[in-house]
Amino acid sequence: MKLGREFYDQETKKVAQELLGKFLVRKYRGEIYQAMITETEAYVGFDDLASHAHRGKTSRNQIMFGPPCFAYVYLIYGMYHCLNIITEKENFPAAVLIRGLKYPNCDGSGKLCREFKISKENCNGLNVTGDILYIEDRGIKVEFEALPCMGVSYAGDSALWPWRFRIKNHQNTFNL
DNA sequence: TATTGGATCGCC
DNA sequence: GCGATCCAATAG
Repeated sequence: MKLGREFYDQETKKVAQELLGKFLVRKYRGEIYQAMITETEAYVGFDDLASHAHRGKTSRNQIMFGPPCFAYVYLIYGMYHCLNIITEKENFPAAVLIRGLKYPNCDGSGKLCREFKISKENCNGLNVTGDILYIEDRGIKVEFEALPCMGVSYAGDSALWPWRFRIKNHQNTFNL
């Protein structure tokens, strides 16, 4: 069953944990791509130095300040896109980054966007309770572990907060 | 207006 | 370890 807005309108770390074992579904040009989510990461509020939104609203991150269940997709390093789902209430910036899927070449946030044809141009601002990009609960229960964040050493203490979540014993690219 | 460096990845 | 490659966010 498709996850509705109320699922995303909860504390971000809880959403990040509960997304593990759910299925990301993407429809694009007559094809359907779907796979289980294996790794996520939470970005929450103004105190999280790793978050794009910690300094306040800008043209890029404004969607993080909007209501839950919308997609925030941005270009990183000039070549990859990253998919986030907005969580919590309007005007509080928070999101969950999808970092890994159980699918070929989807062990990484940039790689899964490439495989699932997700880009800033075609997915930023989409409602993820719609028919193009959404997440389903198919009744799979998983155990997870919490890990430090990745690629955000500039963020000081925030980089050490264990806000990254992964299905237990699942082998992804990043094995801390 | 100019400069810098990034929520990444793949190859050295 | 480092380059690719674009653009958002700062500084001037």
